[in-house]
Amino acid sequence: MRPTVNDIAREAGVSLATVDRVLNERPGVRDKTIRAVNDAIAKLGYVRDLAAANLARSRNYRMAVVLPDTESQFLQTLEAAMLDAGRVAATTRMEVRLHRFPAEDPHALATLLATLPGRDYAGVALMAPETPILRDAIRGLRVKGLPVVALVSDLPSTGRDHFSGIDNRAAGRTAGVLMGRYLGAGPGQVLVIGQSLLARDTIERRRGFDEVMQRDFPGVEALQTLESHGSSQTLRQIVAEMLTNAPRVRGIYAMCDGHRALTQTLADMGLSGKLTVICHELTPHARAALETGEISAVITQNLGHLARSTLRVLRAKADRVPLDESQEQIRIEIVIRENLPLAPDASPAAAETAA
Amino acid sequence: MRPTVNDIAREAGVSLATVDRVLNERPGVRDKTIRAVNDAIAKLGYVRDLAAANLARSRNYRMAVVLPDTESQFLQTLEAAMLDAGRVAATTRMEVRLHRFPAEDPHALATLLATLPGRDYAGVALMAPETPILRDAIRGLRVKGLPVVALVSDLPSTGRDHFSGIDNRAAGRTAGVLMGRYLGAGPGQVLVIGQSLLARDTIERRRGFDEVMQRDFPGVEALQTLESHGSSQTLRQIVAEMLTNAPRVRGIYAMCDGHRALTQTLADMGLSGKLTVICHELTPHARAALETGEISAVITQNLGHLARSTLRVLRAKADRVPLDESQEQIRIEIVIRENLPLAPDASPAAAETAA
DNA sequence: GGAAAAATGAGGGACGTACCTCAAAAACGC
DNA sequence: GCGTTTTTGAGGTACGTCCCTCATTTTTCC
Repeated sequence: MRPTVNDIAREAGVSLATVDRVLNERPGVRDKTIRAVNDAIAKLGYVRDLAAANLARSRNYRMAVVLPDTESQFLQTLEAAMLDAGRVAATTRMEVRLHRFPAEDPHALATLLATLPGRDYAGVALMAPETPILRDAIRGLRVKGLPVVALVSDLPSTGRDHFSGIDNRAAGRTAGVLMGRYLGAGPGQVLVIGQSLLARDTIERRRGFDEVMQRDFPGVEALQTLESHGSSQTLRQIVAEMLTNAPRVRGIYAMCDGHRALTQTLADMGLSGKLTVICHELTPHARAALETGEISAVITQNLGHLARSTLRVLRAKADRVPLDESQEQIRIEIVIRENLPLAPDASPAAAETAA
Repeated sequence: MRPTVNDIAREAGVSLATVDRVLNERPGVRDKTIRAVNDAIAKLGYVRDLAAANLARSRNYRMAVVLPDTESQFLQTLEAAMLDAGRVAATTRMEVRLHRFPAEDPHALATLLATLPGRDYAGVALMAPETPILRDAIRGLRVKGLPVVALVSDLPSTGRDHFSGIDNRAAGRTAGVLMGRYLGAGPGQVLVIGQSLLARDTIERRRGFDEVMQRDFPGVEALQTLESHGSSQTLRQIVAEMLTNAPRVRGIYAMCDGHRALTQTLADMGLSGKLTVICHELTPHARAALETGEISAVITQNLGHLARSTLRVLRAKADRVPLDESQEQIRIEIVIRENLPLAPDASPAAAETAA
């Protein structure tokens, strides 16, 4: 049916060994012979059976997934999605190992990364803030031949091989349009909440949001970003304070995780469903809040896709094979109550008994 | 490293042949032995190497994709996406063959389907209207062991194995919410356009749309569905007529393809960008119209995902293996100018040279 | 307890590729 | 044209699984 290396050898009038040398770019073949083999390949439309090749090579792909040890629902979901994707990918000689690092300690992260090449890894996926130390650490990995994929928040200055995530500025713009439309014509103020102004994704979202608000909804005033610093305590305080003092606030844009504290605060103040609340990441709590109407819309990325895409990219990079870019682009999804997907983002693998 | 069938045999204290019998559900093994083997599998965390398995089986998966011969941009994009997914899947012993049938001839379709089992197919993906003849034809396929997946428009009464597509009622609800929000508080009328009231997807979208409009936006009146019957000529006429006679129309909900005729008509009447236009399917023209503001929002499904998912499902069904449901759920995507994905839905495969 | 039936073991060939060795052939340098 | 180097051929083993056959053991049933 499909041509094999044997067919090529016959077609090119050379031996199997020579075809093999050409295919795997081993030395000791004349240019003329190489050309003959390649012609035969082209003529027969040969496509190497990657599965068989990997089997013969007994190639294994052990991938490191490195995440901050912050305990947010988002990170939990991401971790679950990565492990889940790893479980499925296990049938194709892939193994996913998770590592956590102290969120505020770039040195610890660098130390961790430095140990990876010695541990038979084929690639690294990493979610971390961009620091100079990290830049060097990533360069070190790449020198040793380990592809590095930035997860969720991009690390453009580090020379990572790929970024798995959404265009956060566009995500901010999307949030802006929805906010403007939902608020309608009238004037008003919008509260903007972020975890920290150091994270690249937060900055970009804010920038995109402002772009749209200024351009399309000049009547709406977006207030200065309130920083929660990852503490729900802080979040509650600042939100409560702002809402008491600023009666013209009609909408809230939450650029980060921490929906529970936010909706709780609103509930405490009797404001549930009275404001337009737009936030990011479809965590279990966000799903629930969408259903009750406490949150109007969620801008999100499909973490299941993100995880699978990341593993595919790492594998392609490890094999030095070109990617199918269109498949690896993560969409900016808009979720409202009406198009809420049924199953959670990352569900337990259907069945491990690969029967 | 990773456990193999041999490790399991040793661990369970049985021979390789018995492990094989258990793994492949061949008869002639006592329950007790089966349990022993499964225990060993669980204990060692064995995961079958699918690549090796398929290699050994030298199983080929030839899949038929059957589409109506209507020439819409949507169908072109779908076709391209399916072929593209097939090209990528070729590395995993999959082959995709396309078939078209005359859209208005259910008998021709039935005849076509009847020929498939004789042609070494492993599965069928089908987009077609639901007719009694089709029901019998699909039953015939399934009797012969061919899994059938309904594409885009569901065929629940035919006993198809799976439906690849979105929940069209929820999609209609989503369109409704956006329309209501975009129109704002004031009263108004909405024009609703569909290709044909016979197609299941159109009916469901309309129902979902009405549900939301009546519940959440009682001030807005959704007019009766105008049917274009696939003719852009007709579409132009009815839209022009309606818009001239109904000055209170502030929005248009187009439940089907045919964006070009619609935006053209609006442009001719000097109404570009003055109405809220929401339609389905992110075709190249819809992308352009989103960018210029002629269309406000598009409800769509990612045809690349749809195609890949369909092939995965067909393969899983052919292998009688459970699916990862969460991966196969097609999202209802909301696309506005701000979250327009960069690349087209289906791009040519990056490179076939699986180097 | 003996015959029949069921369960299990042992072994081998196949799938398509990688990678190794050793020998043979061809090309090269002078 | 001889020796040297380079190129090519032939053949084997391995990867992990499937699937087949035939022999042997165990169980079942009367």
